[in-house]
Amino acid sequence: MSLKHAILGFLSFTPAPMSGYDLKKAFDHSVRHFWPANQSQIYRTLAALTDEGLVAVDVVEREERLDMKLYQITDNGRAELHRWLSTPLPPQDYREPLLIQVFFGHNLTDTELLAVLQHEAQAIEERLALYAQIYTTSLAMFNQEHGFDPRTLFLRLLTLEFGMISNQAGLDWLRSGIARLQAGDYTPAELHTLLGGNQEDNE
Amino acid sequence: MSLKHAILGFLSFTPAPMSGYDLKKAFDHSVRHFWPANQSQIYRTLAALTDEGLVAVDVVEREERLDMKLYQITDNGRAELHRWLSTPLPPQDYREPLLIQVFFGHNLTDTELLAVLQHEAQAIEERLALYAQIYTTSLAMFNQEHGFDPRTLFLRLLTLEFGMISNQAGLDWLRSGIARLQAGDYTPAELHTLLGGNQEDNE
DNA sequence: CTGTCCATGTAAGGCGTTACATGATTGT
DNA sequence: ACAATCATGTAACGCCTTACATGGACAG
Repeated sequence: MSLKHAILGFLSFTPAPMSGYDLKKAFDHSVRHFWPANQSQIYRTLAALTDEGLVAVDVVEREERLDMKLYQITDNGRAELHRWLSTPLPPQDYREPLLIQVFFGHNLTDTELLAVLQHEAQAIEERLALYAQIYTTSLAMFNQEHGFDPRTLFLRLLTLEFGMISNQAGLDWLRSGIARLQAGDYTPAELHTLLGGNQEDNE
Repeated sequence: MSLKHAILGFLSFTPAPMSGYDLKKAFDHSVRHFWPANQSQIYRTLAALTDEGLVAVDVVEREERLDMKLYQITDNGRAELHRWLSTPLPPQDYREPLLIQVFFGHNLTDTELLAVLQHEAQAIEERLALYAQIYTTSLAMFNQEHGFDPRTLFLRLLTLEFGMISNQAGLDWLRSGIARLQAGDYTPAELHTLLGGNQEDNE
């Protein structure tokens, strides 16, 4: 369950305790592109983490308004975070609804199929433009704010690189599929054009 | 909900009615790489589709053993399938637990991080080898079994192409990240190396 | 005679979503 | 005067997973 560990990750990074509200903002400002989290989920997970002793709460009472709860990571929490971060993940399941549409696309005309594919291509282009913008502004931000550990920065930018590389691959695929559909060219691609340039020893 | 439509897709493809068991096999033999479905889920979804009038059941009673239920798509089902297939998808949420590990990887030593990344790289290599194998055997199968619509074949192979292209992109990313970590080279990548060669008009 | 295939389902739980509800403070 | 921000949560539902349960037919 990655949400738990992402929360622990945020709490491990800042010395200041955070509220559920703070955490929601932290998610939305950084990892939302690969791990969106909504508000109610965060609150429920914080309760679970507290039960497990991985975080500690400090309840700030405020007359008239709801109490504010500030969370800090515990030693157990740090240990659990480290354990999870250093453990390879079990094989993941991927679900790509677009591929279902393509797989059963024989039910559609070329026009209908192309509309779906072009819509998706446009969505990816917009996402890529957004990532590129975030990338450059992050770079600029970190360049002027020195004292930031370069390795930590590197790792964070690496996650953005993944977003760009994999979306670019998806876009290349879409453009190639669109072109072949338009040309009515149904000859299958050659394997070596699909498996990229960098491999030497794929036994 | 893509599972519903994938089931409708299978039922629309074969004239013969299918049981839940048949459908489970159909999933496992074709779309499991981008839409795994387990048995209980299929049975429940078939019940829901029946309630909605999108499929029709034919109950085959067998003394002593559980009844066998054979499903066929209805006209309403076909219409709903066509509607869904030709409608662009709403924006999807992506969740990549590996990126959480990388994002909070400052908590790990190089050795620990590299172990995680290399494990993932190996898993992807295996997946790519599997896809390549499926690709060549599918090609061979369809080459000898003629009378198969080339456009339908093209679309099915296209889903496999996606699997190969996107996994190859992930692998390239991993290898590059691993190399830079090993070299202690934390300089950020240039944007234009991330956004691929085919684009001309990314405004 | 043991296991795999055929063929059906139920039960319980995890993770996530949307919608609803409250109420003070700050900005336009 | 109105909206956004700060800050908390509950309720209900949807999708998926794992584990459990049944039982005939057939192959090694």
